[in-house]
Amino acid sequence: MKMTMKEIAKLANVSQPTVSRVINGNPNVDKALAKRVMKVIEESNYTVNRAAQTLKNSQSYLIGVSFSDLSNPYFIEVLNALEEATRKEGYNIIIHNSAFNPLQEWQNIQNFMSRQVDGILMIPTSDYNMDRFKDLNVPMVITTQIKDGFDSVSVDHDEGVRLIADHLISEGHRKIGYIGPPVDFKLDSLRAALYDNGIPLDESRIIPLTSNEQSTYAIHEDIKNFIKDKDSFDCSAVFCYNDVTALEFIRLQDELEVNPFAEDLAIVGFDDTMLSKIFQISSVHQPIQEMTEIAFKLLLSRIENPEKAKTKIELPPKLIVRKSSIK
Amino acid sequence: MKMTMKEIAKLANVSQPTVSRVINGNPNVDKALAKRVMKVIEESNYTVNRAAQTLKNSQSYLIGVSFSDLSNPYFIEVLNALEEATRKEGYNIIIHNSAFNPLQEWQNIQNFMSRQVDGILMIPTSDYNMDRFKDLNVPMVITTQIKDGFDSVSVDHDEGVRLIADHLISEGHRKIGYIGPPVDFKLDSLRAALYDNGIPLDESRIIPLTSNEQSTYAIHEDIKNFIKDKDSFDCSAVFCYNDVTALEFIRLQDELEVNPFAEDLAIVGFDDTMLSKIFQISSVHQPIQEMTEIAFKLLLSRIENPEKAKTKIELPPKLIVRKSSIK
DNA sequence: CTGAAAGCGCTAACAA
DNA sequence: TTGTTAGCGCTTTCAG
Repeated sequence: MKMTMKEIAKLANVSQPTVSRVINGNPNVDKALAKRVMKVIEESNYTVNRAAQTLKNSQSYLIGVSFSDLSNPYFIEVLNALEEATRKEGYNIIIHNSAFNPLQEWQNIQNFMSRQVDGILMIPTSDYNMDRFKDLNVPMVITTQIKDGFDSVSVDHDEGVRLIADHLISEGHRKIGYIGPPVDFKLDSLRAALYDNGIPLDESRIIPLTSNEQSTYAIHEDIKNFIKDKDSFDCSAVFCYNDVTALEFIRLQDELEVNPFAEDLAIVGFDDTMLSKIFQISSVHQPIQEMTEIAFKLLLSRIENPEKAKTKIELPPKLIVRKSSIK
Repeated sequence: MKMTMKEIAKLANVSQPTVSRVINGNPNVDKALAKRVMKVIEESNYTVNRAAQTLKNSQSYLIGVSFSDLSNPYFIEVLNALEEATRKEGYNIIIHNSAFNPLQEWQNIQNFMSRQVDGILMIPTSDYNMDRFKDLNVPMVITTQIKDGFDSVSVDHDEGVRLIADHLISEGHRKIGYIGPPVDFKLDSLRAALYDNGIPLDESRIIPLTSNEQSTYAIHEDIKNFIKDKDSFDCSAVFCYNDVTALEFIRLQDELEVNPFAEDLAIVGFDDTMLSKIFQISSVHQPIQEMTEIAFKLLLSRIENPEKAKTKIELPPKLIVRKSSIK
């Protein structure tokens, strides 16, 4: 049987608003009376009805979190950090996975709106919905990516890629390839970094991942398709745009009957997830906990002050060098 | 500016309850009028206020999901499947991580209650709160474990362990060890299975994980502590109670200066997560998607009919044999 | 077929 | 210090 303030009030012989005052720690309540009410509450397993509070206060203490993908272990670490950070501030998270589907993503946002969330933390699938996000009437912070015109928090991807380029070059590599989406910010960074070092990226060294559903299966297939009929691939090092890809690439090589890649191919990933730690893959570390907390705090400050100018925060990356890229 | 039915009503020149009827597809509304109202709604980015609905209907379409641990990739797969299953039925999930802390777990449950969740999906940290769970006034289904007196859905762990025992024995192993908590259902199963095969488990072959916080770091330390001063460990095969442990065990051996374990030690894990797939570790597969859907459906049926007798569902496990346990 | 009225559980302004 | 009253946005009788 679910208790309400009204029933507590009856049991304690006070009015219902008095119960409300006691629960909310209003100081203008007689001590003895407050104690009596508290006693009744404790004996009754009453919990406040947050739906009623939400309706009354137009504030839900609910944050909607939209993930682009819940199969990449990287996002799990984000979720883990987020659950803790929000809980400590009295917020709850309601989560959705868009699974790289922008239509799904938009529906999820609508759902968040109807749930009266106070704010949305967004890990976007793509730029597809960005315009719609602009005139949402609820605060939104984008994280793991930087987007113009939005509050956004991310590691500095460009700098991360430069760290990789510098590392590979200092290891003596000149023939550096890339595996990832053919249109991608990190690929642009790689191009720029290599160009700046006088060894422009050869477009033939790009192994494109074109499937939209970025399942590990799709990664496998995309790479296989690319190297089909090739019996050599002129690279001494490859940058994989994330750890999952790096790992799938390594696994694929074990399966290949004809392996067009160099025996001692250097491989670098991105995100420094448990995958790269376990597999000794060099990778760019992201300060996930810090990033998540900053994103959440930024969202809170935005909830308090919707008019503040948009903030972009880029955190410094760190390259963790492991066996996969040293001789 | 957040729209309400009242405002839609004014714009469409009807009463507010009529707007409600149109939105909820009540058939007793004049077609033309309904069309007019729909048009206004579409032009206005109105979304229904679920907090108000929850208050009015005493039903939130919210499911609380409590995880014992969000760092084990196994639970991520559960979460992924759950998000999809619940969304398709019009439910939202609000999640909490107990991080193996029963006190935190109980607080999380209280929080779920105040959020007016329709039901709770529970992955328990321990038996600590079970009594409290019994007289919760909201439906609860326990998953990934079977518990007496509760609706629960899980893979048949006992059968899974028997598959492992049979496999190892048929591979010729007689000296079989265990790594995991020293008080554990799977350990009991192993004892029974080996006993039934006439090769009782030697208690000296149990490497106990005793730290309560089951971080990978703790696993490392526990194993290290155990083998300290030992220069041999009389086992030809080891069953690790989950994949994370199996993997940590394998990694640890790489680090050891003195490795007391046999060169060709067979290793088997449990859960068949991405870790065992990637690392070619034999493991017991859990049909996570199926299990999750069944648990959720069971919860829904319990929400509809709270009086039904408790149901325990054990799904058949499947042993996936990989390189780690064959010669 | 449509509107008026009540009430879900809570908070806050006001009165006493 | 406490109680009375109103109202958040919605659904559901009940009249008309």
